[in-house]
Amino acid sequence: MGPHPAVSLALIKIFALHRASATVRKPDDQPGKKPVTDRNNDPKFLDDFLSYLLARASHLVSEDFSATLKTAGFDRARWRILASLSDYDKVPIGKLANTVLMKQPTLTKALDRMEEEQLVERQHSRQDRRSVKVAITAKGREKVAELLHQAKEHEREILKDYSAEEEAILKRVLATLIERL
Amino acid sequence: MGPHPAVSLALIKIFALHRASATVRKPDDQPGKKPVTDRNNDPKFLDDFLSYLLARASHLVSEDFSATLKTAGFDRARWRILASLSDYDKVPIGKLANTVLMKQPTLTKALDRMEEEQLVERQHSRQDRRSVKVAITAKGREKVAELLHQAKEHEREILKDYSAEEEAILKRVLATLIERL
DNA sequence: TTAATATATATGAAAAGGAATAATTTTATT
DNA sequence: AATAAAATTATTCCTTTTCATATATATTAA
Repeated sequence: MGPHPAVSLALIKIFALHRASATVRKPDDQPGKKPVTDRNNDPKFLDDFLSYLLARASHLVSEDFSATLKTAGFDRARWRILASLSDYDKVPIGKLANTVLMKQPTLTKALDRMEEEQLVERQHSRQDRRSVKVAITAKGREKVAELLHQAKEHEREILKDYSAEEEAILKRVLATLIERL
Repeated sequence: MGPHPAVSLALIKIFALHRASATVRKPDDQPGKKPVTDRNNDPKFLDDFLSYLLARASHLVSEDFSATLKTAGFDRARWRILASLSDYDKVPIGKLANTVLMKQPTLTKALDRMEEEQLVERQHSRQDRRSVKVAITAKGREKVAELLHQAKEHEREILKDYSAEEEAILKRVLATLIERL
């Protein structure tokens, strides 16, 4: 188990106070009082459904970046795999599958393709001969280097109106949610 | 454009203060001071990458629910489509595709299958004869009703250690992010 | 009006994904 | 040690998704 969520949410207090004076409020803003409705004023399920909000935010953010990916000749799977591998030396396939949010057979096939493109290479472990570890190649590292910068830049663009503290809060809350699942 | 993010983050102040006294802190907690590292103490890219945090949180949350879906004989596409349609009378296919985060051809084919199962029905618009609107059927509504409750219950379970205010903050921040994309 | 352009959905071929399972190796039990 | 159980990756078969494009209708421009 990770830290109690209250721990991460404690950050909210600390940082929000710092931000309070810079807060902008629109005329008709009634915080927390206006659920999304249609013309019949029925409250909507999806708009208050955490799973959907996460899925939509995730989808929009990564879709927004995929034009950049396409320019670099990557799809999202390749990008996520290389970004992940660039963080580590060698990773067993099962662990990598979990990291990149893919089923193991899906990853195995993706790695087949990427191995042909010489972006990654499989290394058979000698301690455990079932295990196959994956590593990014020099070519892979080279091809992903620029994208890592562009990704960070894209993130800055998305978060440009958030303070560093607010950004930290958001990430911390997400990380806490993740730890608890 | 939606409200300025500061608007939603203003909530943080309001609600976090309310929560402050209930906050738990572990002995070695240094909030915001301990980036994720490996054995070499290198900071990791993915663990501080918003897009990945969103994708992972989304993935884990919906994976956690998919056992329930499976029991009810649904996959995620069907579930998301019916949950979305249960909020509205009739929705044009293009708009629905956007809502359920699918490409239009993917949705068209999913609807073909669901129409055969009599979960949804297509209705040709008379104002614009190109347009095809989709509606949930009585059978579809019946089949999804229980799931809507289970989904909310699952959400409560995930958020059980968060106060109502903290939940509102999190959702509000996500909604704001979405509006801005 | 006619032509050109834009919009909404459908289709077809190819690529990718997923469930189940095989094949191999390691770990646990008796 | 022998057997059973668990773990790791690959493969097979089938379904779904995607890309590009087709089809039909609507809108705009000439």
